[in-house]
Amino acid sequence: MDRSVQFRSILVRMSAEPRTARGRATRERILDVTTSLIGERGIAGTSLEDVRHAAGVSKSQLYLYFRDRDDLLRAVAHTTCDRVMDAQADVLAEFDSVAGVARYLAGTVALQEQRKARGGCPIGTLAGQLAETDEPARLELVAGMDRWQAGLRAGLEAMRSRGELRADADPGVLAGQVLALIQGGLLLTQIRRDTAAIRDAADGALQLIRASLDDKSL
Amino acid sequence: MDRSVQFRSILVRMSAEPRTARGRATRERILDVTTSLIGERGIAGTSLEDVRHAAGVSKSQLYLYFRDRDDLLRAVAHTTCDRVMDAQADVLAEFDSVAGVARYLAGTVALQEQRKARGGCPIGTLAGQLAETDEPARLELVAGMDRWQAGLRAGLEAMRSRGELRADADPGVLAGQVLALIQGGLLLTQIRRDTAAIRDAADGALQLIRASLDDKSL
DNA sequence: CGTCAACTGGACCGTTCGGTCCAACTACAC
DNA sequence: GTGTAGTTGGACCGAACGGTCCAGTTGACG
Repeated sequence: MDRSVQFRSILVRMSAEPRTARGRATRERILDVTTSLIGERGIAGTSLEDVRHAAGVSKSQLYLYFRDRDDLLRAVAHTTCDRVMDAQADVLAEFDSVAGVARYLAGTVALQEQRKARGGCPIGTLAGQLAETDEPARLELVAGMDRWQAGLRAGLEAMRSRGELRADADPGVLAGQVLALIQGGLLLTQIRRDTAAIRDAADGALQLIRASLDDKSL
Repeated sequence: MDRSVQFRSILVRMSAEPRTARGRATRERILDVTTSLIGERGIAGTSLEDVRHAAGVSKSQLYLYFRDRDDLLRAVAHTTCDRVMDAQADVLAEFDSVAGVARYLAGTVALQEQRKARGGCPIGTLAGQLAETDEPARLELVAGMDRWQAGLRAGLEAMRSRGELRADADPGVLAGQVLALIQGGLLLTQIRRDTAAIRDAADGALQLIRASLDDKSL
């Protein structure tokens, strides 16, 4: 018998990938439910018992697919980033013209109005709960924010290469400012339960981009 | 014996104000230590046993001065807001000229560099942990943010009344945008452990204000 | 249709948590 | 000093938590 193969299988087992469609569905369901639960009640307000119950799953399944609670939390951080990026993928893809930028920002505002100013940005909310305590989770969230900012930047770069944005404008910095405005606006909207903040922040973002437009294209 | 007096004294007792200097010092110490602990490790990472130990205090004292854990948490939210506002009181008071605005923003950036990009904004960090679960705590944080925004707004209004800012500029909106940029910038700085975000956000804030300057005063 | 790995259910455990209770101590008024 | 309200220390409690374990079931495949 090949011992190294056996040993490797144990190592692989640690990250606990399910091997059947059924198992994969179970793992997915756990992750989905946990992400939603944490999005609503926060990490501290979500116990494994809550997860178990909501996912219709037994405890051993949790520990079959996730090493421990922290491992699950990190996966949730990843899933949360995926959800946020997926949800805005199509609008973000059009963030490459003044009209597209305006549409993107309007969409962000509309989403908050629809949510009645609750929840804020799921990534940002998780950040406050995990950034200082769980390094791997922090890195997941950074990756999410970086993808977001990269998406904004790509659109701005497209605008610059078409001459809509001035040549001396810095798409990276501008994207960071837009993202900061959105995050801050969402945070203020969330705690105030009032969408005025995100609306003003969106206006500010548009204004900053407008200020970098090439005068000739005005 | 007057029963109503006795009854009233019980009611007063519920909010548990200490009646001696010694007791007041103890309560203050508990609050101070808890605020610091939570600022470092987050709410979930701070148990009453941690507080008890760090404050050099026994359990019954905790429950003498605070009704329960939530009551302590709300007091911490209040104290956190006070700390943040006190720390920037003098710089914020000068947020009433272009030079003062620049100085204020530079101070915010400098503080993060000094902190090595850790912690973010204490109010914002608490918001992510409490906003959706503890309504009274949320209101404390809103009050803190409102004081902050009011401070920014007061400076901008002073600028407008002196004719530095255009008459059609909205100090309230502008203050909200500056605050959103700061909050978002601090959040990004915190999770990335890189002060570039708050620096870019500060630049953006200055730019937004500059865009509202009266042309004649340029 | 037998076999075995993959998967599931839930009893069980030690720890830690928030919270209660009461006996003892302190300081000040009379 | 003696009384009394204010304050302190810590033993104690039940509940809930994360985590372990194992016996039973399922399902894919030769």
